[in-house]
Amino acid sequence: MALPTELIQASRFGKARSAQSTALLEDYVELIADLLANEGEARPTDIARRLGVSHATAIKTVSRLKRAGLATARPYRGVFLTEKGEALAQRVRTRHRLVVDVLRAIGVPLESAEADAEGIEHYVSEATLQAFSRFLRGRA
Amino acid sequence: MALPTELIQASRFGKARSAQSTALLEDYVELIADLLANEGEARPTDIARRLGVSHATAIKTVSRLKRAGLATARPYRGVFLTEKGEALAQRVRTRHRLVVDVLRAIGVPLESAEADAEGIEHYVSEATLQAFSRFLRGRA
DNA sequence: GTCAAAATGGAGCCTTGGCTACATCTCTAA
DNA sequence: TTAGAGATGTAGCCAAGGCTCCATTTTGAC
Ligand SMILES: [Mn+2]
Ligand SMILES: [Mn+2]
Ligand SMILES: [Mn+2]
Ligand SMILES: [Mn+2]
Repeated sequence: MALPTELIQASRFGKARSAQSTALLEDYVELIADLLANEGEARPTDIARRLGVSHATAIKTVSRLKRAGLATARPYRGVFLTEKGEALAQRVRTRHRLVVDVLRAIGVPLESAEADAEGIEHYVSEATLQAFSRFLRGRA
Repeated sequence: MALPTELIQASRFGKARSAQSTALLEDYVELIADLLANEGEARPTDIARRLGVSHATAIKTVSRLKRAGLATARPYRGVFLTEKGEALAQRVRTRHRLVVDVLRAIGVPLESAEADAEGIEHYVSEATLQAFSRFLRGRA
């Protein structure tokens, strides 16, 4: 006996909602890791400028990162990632690249691939990531 | 001269934020169209059950659809789509199928493809959709 | 060294999208 | 015909994620 249609569908929507709720945190840790690596520090103003939001919004979200145990901040000295934050950043960065590479391999123009990946990346499950890897290996 | 890095990146994040803000409306019109076609009517309770949210949440979002000119509702008689709503539903349905088909073609298992597509679909640009079509035609 | 500009932080507002609790309407089965 | 069940709608709560405005701290130019 198959699961009722509405339960299957509700579970799919539920997964998408839960992915959406972590999407912003993922973007922040990825960006902070990038700034730390490339600029040596991650200041709220830089984070805000890269994201295209006000500095007040960036500061508020950073405090959500702190609550979530992903980051720390020393006042007027920038934002840092905890071990947990670093680990998440690493995973997110890898996933981001994989999504872009698959889009490119399918024939999506570079800038579209980069822009769309910024949203798509947050909704790609483990099983899908594995399929993406196999797909890219298969055409290497 | 290239655009500064932060402006390019800010524009990508901005696009993702704007896509996110319409994602829920897209899911609702797609689902309402589906219910109207398959069940003859779209009641708030059915919408809520399919989405996995409370009926109060569904009713509130339907009123956002009304404000956006996508739907109408007769109290105790269900929800209907405006022309604009129908048009959006059509586009969304087509896009949803295309995303699932591409994921399947790449080797993503069926249920993962369906679940991930529920989120991914909202972040796929026109250029990417066209690339998806070409990709599928090329391997037909 | 001073002081103005820039960065930082916080308060307070709005919308969205969840929820529960409760009131009212509709419809069906007895 | 009517009671009760189920559907619908309203009110009010919360967190997230935007924003502007303002106060304070730091930094850099002179
Ligand atoms: Mn992203
Ligand atoms: Mn990313
Ligand atoms: Mn969807
Ligand atoms: Mn869909």
